[in-house]
Amino acid sequence: MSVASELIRGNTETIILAQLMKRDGYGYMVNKAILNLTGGRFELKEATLYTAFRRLEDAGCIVSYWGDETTGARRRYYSITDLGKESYRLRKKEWETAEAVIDKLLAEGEGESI
Amino acid sequence: MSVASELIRGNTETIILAQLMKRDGYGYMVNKAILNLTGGRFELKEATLYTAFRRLEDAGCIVSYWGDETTGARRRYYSITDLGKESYRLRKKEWETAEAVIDKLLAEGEGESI
DNA sequence: GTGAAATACCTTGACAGGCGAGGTATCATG
DNA sequence: CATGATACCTCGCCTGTCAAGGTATTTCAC
Repeated sequence: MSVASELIRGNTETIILAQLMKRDGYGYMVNKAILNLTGGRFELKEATLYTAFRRLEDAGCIVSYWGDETTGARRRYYSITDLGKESYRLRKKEWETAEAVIDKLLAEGEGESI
Repeated sequence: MSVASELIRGNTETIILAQLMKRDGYGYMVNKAILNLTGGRFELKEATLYTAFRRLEDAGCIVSYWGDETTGARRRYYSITDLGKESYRLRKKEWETAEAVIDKLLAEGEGESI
């Protein structure tokens, strides 16, 4: 089953931050990494991706710099800041809380397993 | 930790359907049930609640009728339809898929546990 | 008896995030 | 030299959420 993007909403920035926790990255690469990790079930739309990068940079969670490619298209690399790392940990906790709450509420619909 | 409503987005209707799977209910009651189930960590805002009921009814997932209270404020009761039950099961599966995908993507930020 | 709080419903307009559609530019391959 | 992949960007629409406002009834303390 593919992923309803309505359900991803609010996690886009956290997903990007998670990628940048490992290493600096550029938009196209980050999106391909997401596509691979999810076995093709999910990828961010470009408009979503780039506006999310913009928001994260405006918030001071990431900083950007142009790569020095001598060949191929230019790449804007992003690096996560300390503030971004802190934000990632907080957002992840918030996600875990929301996840538990939703799991509990959706389980209400099951006849027996309450 | 309270629940970031941005992360609930897209699950509101499923949460309501889950409540109605058990028994008919009215808006105020459904919201109090949610509040109790989550230990006060989450409740729907009224505007969100009633617009969600409206959407569900327009979609044929629920039907409504006025209760015959002889005392107290009038109550509009909602009953889930067969279509609504089917929709609940589908939405729940979609949630589980999304949940697994997000869990995996957010785990990327952890240094070791990949 | 009267004022506050709880119950119970509803609507309007603004806001924010996601995304379709469009654009630019480079490079490899056939 | 055309196509597809890489790589970036922006504009305007859509949808779900919510603050703020409204109505009406009942209960309970004072």
